[in-house]
Amino acid sequence: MSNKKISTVRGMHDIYGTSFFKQRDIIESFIKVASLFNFTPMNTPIMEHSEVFLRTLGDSSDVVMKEMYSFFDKSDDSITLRPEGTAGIARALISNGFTQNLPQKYFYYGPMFRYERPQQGRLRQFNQVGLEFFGKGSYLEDCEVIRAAHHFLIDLGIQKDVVLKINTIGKLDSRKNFIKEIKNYFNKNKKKLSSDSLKRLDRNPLRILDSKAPEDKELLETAPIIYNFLKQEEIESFENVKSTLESIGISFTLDPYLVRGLDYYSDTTFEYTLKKNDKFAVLAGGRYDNLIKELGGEKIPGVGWAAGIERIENLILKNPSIKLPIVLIPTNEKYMNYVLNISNKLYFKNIKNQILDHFNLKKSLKYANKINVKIALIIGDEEFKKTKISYKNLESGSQFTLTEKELFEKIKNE
RNA sequence: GCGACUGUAGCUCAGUUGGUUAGAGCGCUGGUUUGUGGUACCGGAGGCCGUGGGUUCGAAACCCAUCAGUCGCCCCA
Repeated sequence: MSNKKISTVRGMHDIYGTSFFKQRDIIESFIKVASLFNFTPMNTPIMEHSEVFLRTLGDSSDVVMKEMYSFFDKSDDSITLRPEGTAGIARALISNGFTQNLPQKYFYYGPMFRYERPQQGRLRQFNQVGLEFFGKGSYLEDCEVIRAAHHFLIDLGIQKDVVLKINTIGKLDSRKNFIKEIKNYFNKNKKKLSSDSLKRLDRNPLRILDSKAPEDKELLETAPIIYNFLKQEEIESFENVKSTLESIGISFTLDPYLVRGLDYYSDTTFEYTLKKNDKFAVLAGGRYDNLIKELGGEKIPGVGWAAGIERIENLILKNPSIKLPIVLIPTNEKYMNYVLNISNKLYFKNIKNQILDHFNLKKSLKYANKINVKIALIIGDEEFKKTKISYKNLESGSQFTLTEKELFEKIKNE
């Protein structure tokens, strides 16, 4: 055993200080908005049987192929740390028999795990907030979750930094036909395809659509387009989504190349990406009509989204204030009871306070100044003798000696 | 998973073509001031130079490996 300093697991970070408070604010804002839309909270376990994700995310998806945090537990069961939240919620719906009673609206938040190469905005343990709407598959549900996303982003004050992109990838049958066609198309133009997309051609040809390689983008200009493969009701539903969003003033751009990385999606897909970097999704989701069925339930359609807390955090520039209004400074341990008593009274008035136990006025004031305290209450020999308290405003430097009653009067007026 | 760059004190970084006991600023700490903070001045602590190997008389510096971070790709929230 060496004396090497211990560190976190790669891609996993300690969250503390302003970052913690920012994350808490984001979650609080999310809870507020989701609750106003009558989504109810649900916590599913951080681990699931690997099957839950294998059956839903798709064998060819990168998440399953290389990013799952999977291991065998002591009973030799294959367990996976959840890479995303939707599959777990869907599983819970089935496990608890909630599918009998629709619609069901849930929100969740918590850590997710993906075994990826860490970089900016991409961690191995990261936090998401998300919500899911299980119902009858109406376009109104799509609009409802997008509306919730819209208000969430406004509440966070980052709506100006993002744009909403939407698309439809149709239902399974239509999509199959479309995939067949683009496969043909790209096969004919194999030579012009980028090497990355060549690999995607067999595995997941849909992904070629959102390729960033210039040679692919050129090919895409004359490629078949999904909308020509959709059935009438699929088109109608998507048109309804668009017109409803327009009518309530949620602007979006249509992106026919927006496809999602997870197999369970169908029909409407959407993404809020950064204005300054449109590859970077802050909040993303879509409809998934086969997910519950894949997990052995009935065919219940759902729609939802998830947002990365750390990615949102990076957009919020304002640091939450963590100021401490009051410190109590006894100059001698003998006065602790007196000071504890006052601290308790402050507590009952919901005033954050801390007792400094240097028993050294100078050190205490120095420390109080360092942590940016507004008021210092000093209890020393003179104060104790007269059962008074010295009230010192550290910003102005002014100081008064007050009775306890006067003190609480003064604090109330501040 | 692929490619590039980086790793020296708690933090931000210097460290000349390899050469004695590795530096600065900020921070921390003690004092000038034994009941008054912020300012000033004077002291102090704190580093196996990410880790492991190699080259060399000699390595923070050069080579290899490994770990971690950053950036790009893949992918994604």
